[in-house]
Amino acid sequence: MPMEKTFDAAQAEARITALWEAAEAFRAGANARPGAPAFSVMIPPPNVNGSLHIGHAFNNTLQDILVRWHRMRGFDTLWQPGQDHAGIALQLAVENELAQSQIQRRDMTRAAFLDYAWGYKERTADRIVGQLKRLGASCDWSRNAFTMAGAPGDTRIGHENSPNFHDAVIKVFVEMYNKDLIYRGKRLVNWDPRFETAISDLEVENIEVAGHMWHFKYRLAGGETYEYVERDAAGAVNFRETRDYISIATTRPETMLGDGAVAVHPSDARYAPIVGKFVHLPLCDRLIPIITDEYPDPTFGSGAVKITGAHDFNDYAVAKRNSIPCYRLMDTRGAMRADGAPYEQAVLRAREIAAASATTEAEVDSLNLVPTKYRGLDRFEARKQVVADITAQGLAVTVLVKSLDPETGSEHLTLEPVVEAKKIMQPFGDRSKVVIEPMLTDQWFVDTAQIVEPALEAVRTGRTKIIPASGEKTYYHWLENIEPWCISRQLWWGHQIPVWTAMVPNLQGDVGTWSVRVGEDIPLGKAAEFNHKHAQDETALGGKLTPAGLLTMQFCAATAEEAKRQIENVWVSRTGRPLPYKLVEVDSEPKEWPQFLFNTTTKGTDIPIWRDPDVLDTWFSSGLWPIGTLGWPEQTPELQRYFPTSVLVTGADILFFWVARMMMMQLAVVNDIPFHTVYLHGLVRDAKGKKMSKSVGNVIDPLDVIDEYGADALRFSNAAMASLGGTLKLDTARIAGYRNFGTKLWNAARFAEMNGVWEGHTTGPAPTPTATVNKWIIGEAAKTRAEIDDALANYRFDQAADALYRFIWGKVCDWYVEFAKPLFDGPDAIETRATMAWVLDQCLILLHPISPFLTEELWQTTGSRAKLLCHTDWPAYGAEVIDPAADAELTWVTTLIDDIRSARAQMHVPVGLRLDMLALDMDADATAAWKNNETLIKRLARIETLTPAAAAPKGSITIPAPGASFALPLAGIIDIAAEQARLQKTLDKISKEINGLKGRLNNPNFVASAPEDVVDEAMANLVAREDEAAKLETALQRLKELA
RNA sequence: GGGAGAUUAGCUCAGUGGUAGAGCGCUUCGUUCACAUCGAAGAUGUCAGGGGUUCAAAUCCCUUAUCUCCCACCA
Repeated sequence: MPMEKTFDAAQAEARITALWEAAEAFRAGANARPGAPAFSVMIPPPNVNGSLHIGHAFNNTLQDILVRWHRMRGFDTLWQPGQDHAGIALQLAVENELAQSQIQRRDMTRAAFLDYAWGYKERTADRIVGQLKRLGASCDWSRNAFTMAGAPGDTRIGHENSPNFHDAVIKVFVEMYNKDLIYRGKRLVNWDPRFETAISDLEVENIEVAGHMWHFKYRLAGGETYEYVERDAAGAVNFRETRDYISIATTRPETMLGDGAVAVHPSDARYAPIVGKFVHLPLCDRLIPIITDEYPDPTFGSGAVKITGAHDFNDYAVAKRNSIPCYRLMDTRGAMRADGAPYEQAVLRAREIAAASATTEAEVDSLNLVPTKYRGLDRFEARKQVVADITAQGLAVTVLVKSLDPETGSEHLTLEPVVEAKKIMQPFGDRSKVVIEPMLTDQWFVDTAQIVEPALEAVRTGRTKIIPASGEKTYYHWLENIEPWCISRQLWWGHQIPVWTAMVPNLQGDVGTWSVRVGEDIPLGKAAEFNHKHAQDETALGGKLTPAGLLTMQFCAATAEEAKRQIENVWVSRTGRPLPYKLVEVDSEPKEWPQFLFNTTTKGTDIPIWRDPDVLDTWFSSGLWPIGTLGWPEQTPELQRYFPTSVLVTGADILFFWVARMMMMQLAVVNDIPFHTVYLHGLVRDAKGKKMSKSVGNVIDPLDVIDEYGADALRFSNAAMASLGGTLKLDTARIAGYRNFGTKLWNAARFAEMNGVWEGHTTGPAPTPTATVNKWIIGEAAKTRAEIDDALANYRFDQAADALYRFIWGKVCDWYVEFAKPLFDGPDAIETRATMAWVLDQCLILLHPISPFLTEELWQTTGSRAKLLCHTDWPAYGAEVIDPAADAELTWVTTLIDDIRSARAQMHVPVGLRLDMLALDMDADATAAWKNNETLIKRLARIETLTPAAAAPKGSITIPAPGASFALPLAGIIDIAAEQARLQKTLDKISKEINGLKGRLNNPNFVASAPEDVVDEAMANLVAREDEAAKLETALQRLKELA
């Protein structure tokens, strides 16, 4: 069956994929040489909240190229696939899907929601795997992993080779907890009011938006006044005024309700008279102190800053330094609090606290100081109200505005607050796109400062290399300034934090803090924090427990059973007797406490313990991807074989999110680097450089591209675009071009088929032909192989693609196939067939890592093959098969053909017209080169005969060549003026070159300073150019005589 | 505010010291047996501006301009 004119990608891809799968061609270690070194790559696990986009196609193409290249080279290769559970992103996707059926997550039980989410995950994970297979990704699919595999609800537990990722994550949490690398604390965190969860710093996008700044007057208590004096740089007074207020600026007026103080810089003379005094907090019936702190910038605004510790990161730090209470104003949805005691009561208590300072953090947090009228309002609504109310009280800096009453037509004056339009950086949730609220909450943190150093050291010493090197600077900068990592999320989808809380009766009447540390007798964890609830009297607020008080104790353990054991152990170690209660796990913190807990004599009642409802940041688990996918904590053979991994190929955008955290966590957990090399690539943009997004509608679906152009074309484009650094603009015109490239190779194979090249062909070593053309193309293949290896070793996928393009299209198709045509009819026919078969095999082998489908298809159909192409040995031939004489001769031949063609085209000689050519002058080398290749030259340059001649006849054009000079008699055909112009143009170009070369060679400094080979090259060039120029001048002279 | 990067042909980009390249697009010609998803030929650049180092600069240094990205707490 003869080959089609084009490669049918759609049907071939399916067939080839099935072929590979049937052969289990991508299993870990497939095609490995005995004793071969390992080459392992962890896929950056795609999120299961959607489908793959073009960036994934790019990323995975690069990985596949490396993996296929190594597999063919006989490395023990593993490409580990898998998916990420994508915490917030998946929960959002599931909630959106449920919303279409009018179902809210809050109306479901956690278990029911998770059940639904697992089903959703199954669908998307299957889709993602299908997409990767369409792309040709040669992952070991039998090992497909998932960052939540093995977690409760997983329906695929026990899948072949699929590691229990959940257990690994939990184990790491417990171990890090026991090493004090993880702690719980009430901190100001980034709170997402849309998802009602904390998020990490990295999940916050700071975006500049148009904002406003208001100015308020906080009046001094007791009607006091002071002299407000401003001075210029020289110290001269340029403003003086008696004031009864301090001026405060804010971009978030609603937070003033939670102010705890006003801060000024200690050196700020303007406010020195009033430091330590109090001001009335507008709208709030409270007095707050004026304090000093280094934070306020005296040169900015009024120099005075309101301190709202619970809603601003800077203010929080100031508040902590100065023991200013942080009053939380908002609920989890970003609305003004409506909980707790009535405002009047809360504000009374706040005054007491301000006077006596006797309180606890817990009490301050429970105090709702939002005045009644603002309670329950959304934060943005509250902002408007606060501004309006302060303005009404005359406490806003205002301006008189003249306005027209639309009904009466009369003018009137109104007092409007001065609102400065101001660009402000506002924090947004990267998933929710809503404004992030700093919120004081209890969260779990990784104490990154403790584990960052080895991660820095590994890159500094080069144990792990980041490519391109600019990524290292970014890496250092972030890690050297690392903040604690908030890892708890108030979500349902994820690894639930393995910490249980029990309310333990304080039988012994212990007072103060008894926190239980890890001890000899408590090997599985520790009681972390000590807390108190339901205190019976006020004294408890001072941190003392009454005998009837309760201890809320937290136990970190891999399972509830282990947590119970720990509780019992602690009890025994504290009391010397067994726990008289039965511990029973309940779903959530009980709303009401069993009375027995207050009656210390009751025995035999159940004590409820419950698990922390929060889940871990998705990056905590993906941070363990390298070891988790290999079966850690089991010492699996794969772990020993493939870890540390060879290279991580990923987008520069997740350097912090993922790469840095994997470095820290692998080093912290198994004390080894996760990978030897990190290759960071840019983001894929559309043809105009715009970010692809669904709302803009410029998203390119990789499957659409594959359907239209084939996976190979997309892959080749990806490789060709992958130069180091920058963003990548993807243009479908370019993909089409590379599809054509595939067709070109396809047709070369088709040509070979038509000429019997494949008959009886088997894979074999390079033939040793006698014909120069055949020697030459073998040498070209060897050069190409070296270029590709060199390029891929340096992650220069673009250079590898370029080398292939130039070899296959520029050398094999443009020249070698054409040269072979006449040879098939001559004495060298047999060796030419053998050489062509071999050369085309090399094209397939060398191109396979980039374009696997078309090459495997041709491989299967062109000869009898012992192995799949994807397992065929990568060639090692080099300089030994390059014949310099053949190389020089073919260069001469191709240059001559080019020159003749060029001259003919410019003289408008009809393409089909065969010309008689005259040899005016030929040295020995040129004569030999001509004789060897006469048929080829005549055929490709359309020359009928070559006759020696003493001089060019009238009406001929001249073709100079190294060691020779030819003439094409074209009397009656050529236009003398045109020929003159042609020659003159060439001569001008050469003269310019000669001038340059002479300029350099005549400069004694050049000859003295430049390297010898550069000087030699320049001299050789000069000789050659002058020779050429002389010939051109002779020809021009002759034309002048004619004219 | 700090950091990184970019600026080369109409477009998208290679090119890190030896006198500028590719693909696409454009112009002209071409259906003879591998390929019109093709072939042959051609045009196109003060390598952002200025200064410096060097025998020699797109390439190294300084500077200016413009753009992009990352990080950051100016109320």
